[in-house]
Amino acid sequence: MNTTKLKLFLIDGNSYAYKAFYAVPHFKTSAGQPTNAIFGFARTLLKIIKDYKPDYLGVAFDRPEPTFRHKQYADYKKHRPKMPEELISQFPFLKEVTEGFDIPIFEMPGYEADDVVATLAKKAENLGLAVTIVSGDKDILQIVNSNTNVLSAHKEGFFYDEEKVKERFGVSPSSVPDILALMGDAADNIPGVAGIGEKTAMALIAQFGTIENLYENLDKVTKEKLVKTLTENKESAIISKKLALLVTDVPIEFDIEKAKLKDIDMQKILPVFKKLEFRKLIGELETIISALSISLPASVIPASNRSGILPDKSGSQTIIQELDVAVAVRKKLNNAPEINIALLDEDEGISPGRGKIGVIPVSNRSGILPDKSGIQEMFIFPHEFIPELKPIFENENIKKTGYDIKKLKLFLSRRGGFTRPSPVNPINLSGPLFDIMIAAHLLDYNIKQYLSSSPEVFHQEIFKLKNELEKALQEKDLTKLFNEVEMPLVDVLYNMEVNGIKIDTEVLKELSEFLEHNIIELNKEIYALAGEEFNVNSPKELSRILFEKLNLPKGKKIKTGHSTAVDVLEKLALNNELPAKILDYRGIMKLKSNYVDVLPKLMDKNTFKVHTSYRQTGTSTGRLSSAEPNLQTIPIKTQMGREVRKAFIPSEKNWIFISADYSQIELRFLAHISEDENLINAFKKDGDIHLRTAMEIFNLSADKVTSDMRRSAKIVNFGIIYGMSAYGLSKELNLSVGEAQNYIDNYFAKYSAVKTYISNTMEKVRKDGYVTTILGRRRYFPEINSYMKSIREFNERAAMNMPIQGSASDLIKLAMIKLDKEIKNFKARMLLQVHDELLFEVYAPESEKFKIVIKDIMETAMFLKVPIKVDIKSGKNWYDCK
DNA sequence: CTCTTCACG
DNA sequence: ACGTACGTGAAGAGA
Repeated sequence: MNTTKLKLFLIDGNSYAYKAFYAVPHFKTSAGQPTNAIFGFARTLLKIIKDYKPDYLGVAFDRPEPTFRHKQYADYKKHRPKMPEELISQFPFLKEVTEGFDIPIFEMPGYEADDVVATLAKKAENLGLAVTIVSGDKDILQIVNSNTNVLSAHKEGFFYDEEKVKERFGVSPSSVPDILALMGDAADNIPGVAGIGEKTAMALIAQFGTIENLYENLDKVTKEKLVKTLTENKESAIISKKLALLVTDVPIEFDIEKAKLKDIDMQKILPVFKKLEFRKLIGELETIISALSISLPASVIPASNRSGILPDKSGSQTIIQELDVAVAVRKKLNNAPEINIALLDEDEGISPGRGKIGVIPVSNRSGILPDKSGIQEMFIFPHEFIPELKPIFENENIKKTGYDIKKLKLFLSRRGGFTRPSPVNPINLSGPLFDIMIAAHLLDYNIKQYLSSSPEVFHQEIFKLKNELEKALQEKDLTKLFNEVEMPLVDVLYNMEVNGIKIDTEVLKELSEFLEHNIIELNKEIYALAGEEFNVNSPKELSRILFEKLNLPKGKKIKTGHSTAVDVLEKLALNNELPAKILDYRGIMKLKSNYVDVLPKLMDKNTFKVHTSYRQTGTSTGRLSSAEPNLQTIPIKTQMGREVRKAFIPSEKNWIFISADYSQIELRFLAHISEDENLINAFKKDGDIHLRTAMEIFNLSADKVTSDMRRSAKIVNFGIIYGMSAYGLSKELNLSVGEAQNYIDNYFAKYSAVKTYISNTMEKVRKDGYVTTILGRRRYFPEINSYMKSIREFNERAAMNMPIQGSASDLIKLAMIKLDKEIKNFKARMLLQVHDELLFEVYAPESEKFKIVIKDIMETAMFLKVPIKVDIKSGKNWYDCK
């Protein structure tokens, strides 16, 4: 392509909006207008302007009127799933955004956006422009030529030129309609020939060129079945080709000068972005504008408010710089019934112990009046003045609102660079607390969108949401969960993080040396077997060695080639030595790099403790997650891995560990929620649940069930919880799909209420868009009705699983809160939570008494239709708790 | 920054 | 033809 040509970018607005709708998470404005497709579209517009700096830019849209395709082919789009209302409502805004950027919209009644794009591309070509089309549709690829390429809406930065189209379809762009005529295109409602997919279509068109020629030479097709399929679907193939062929002579006027890319006019686009609440994009706008060196009119963006987010009369800020001012403000704050607290230097926040705190009094009883916009002054306390606020922060009568209160508490108590409460004047944040991060998470609010603004603005903005969040919690029956579970849990997790868990570095050092030795040996053996040295850690290189050099049978394909994951290597290991060595190598490498070598690095060098960080808003089911280090994935399944647990030891002499884990808790919740009599009875009898399931699905008495059958039943039990298919089960158990289906059928025949539970849940989630746990926690599934089967089915499995996984998590959270109170009567600490397990350390002489308390509290934290059972173990380290 | 792999429940 | 079992976090490779 002649690079000196002027560049025209044409965006297929409909194709792009469709793609964005399914690719971008579903969020809405506070007024309830869905905006995800608009957001994706706007972001792409900005990206194109920034990255490719086109000289001309235009957007094409479909028109609502029927097109010639409707008229000529009655069935056209009849079967197409209706566009979701949530997407339809976004189109007017897509046009507003386009107009806001001064970009012309091209559309023509009776034609689709891709016809318009194809027509304009031809016209532009005649004008001597280089054309790039932005689209996610396959059919547009037919107009690619030396002058026109297509920027994929699916793969960022991927351009289809003639060569790339050939790589994708094996034919030149002009033959794409022939390919689509055979393989069809669900996204564009082209039926194609049932039974012919991409591979067959490519092979046939590569051989025959066009479908017309193919049908004239059917006798040259050797596979009988294929001939039959083609003959039976001839009409469909011919219609499909006509549907796939784009019109390049749409009677549309094309004034190229209108499409000339103009400077971004903030006065035009800012109100649109504000209305759509695209706070993050507003920030990006500025970057782009400065990158393009377009000057901003000073009147639009005041220097003090560069992001343009705040109302003109925004809350002002006062930075405390003298002690007497700090004292005066503290005295005023002491009269405020409620304050907002913000941690302003996040990065510096915890470890170096430096950072500023912003405080906003919420009521004018503080004597500080809100300004006209209702935002009050934020007082910013630099590090040295924070101790002045101690009486306020510790005042139980002052309500406090903040974003991520656990982090705030850690900051206030650790100031001075400690990983534990500072010995110098620690502040213990207390009083009725309201954590906006947690409330927003329970409500599925999208607060992240504020993040690109400055910390001050971020906090001022989110504090304004507090009343709205409180109201929404009420409306959705989440107030109790918030006040009685999530907020009290903040304190519990804070305590656990501060406690930390002690590491025996000697154990790790020895293990590390042992592993290192093994790695060196394995490396030698692997290089010998491979016949060369290569990076064993690189899946790409490994795949080259295994599948190209040694020509071993290839397993499943992945995006970047052929998978070298465990299941693939295990199969190969049956006949070859190398894959077995690779598996050993991988296991040891993982152990060393993920656990043995990092724990000492993350440890407090004075106390030998690691302090994990629990995320209370990290999951969609209500579980916690653990990070830096993640102590919820310490190995246990293999002997060598399990050794790591010997390095976790009590922090004091004559103390021991107690581990308490809920037995079969998810299956018990399945029984409780489904109310399946058979499953409930199984638990009431307190027997071996997997054995019982084996008896049911194989129809045998207990003494006839082999250990293999029990193992199969166990997999079936877990599979049910996750919504496993017969296919999945067959793979897991090495059976035929038919046999696996039999197991599943037998299971549902015996536990019929479980089947009812699944169908009821599906009905509910399709109707309401969400499911709930036993405590009313919600998870929304905006894509449950997706027209894409894989996405829809994925959502169905997740929706089925969430009430079970989430309820189990509700239960352990309740138990943790109760235990945190009771633990004060013992010389003991709660250290870790691993989803269904709690780990404690306790003064050995008190351990037997404490075990009884733990078991009692955990088993009676809720009352279900089945008994809850907790297994207690103890030992001198975590490994010994078995 | 994304992909792949793999540790846990 | 694709994908097929839920929920996480982390490391290394490679672009």
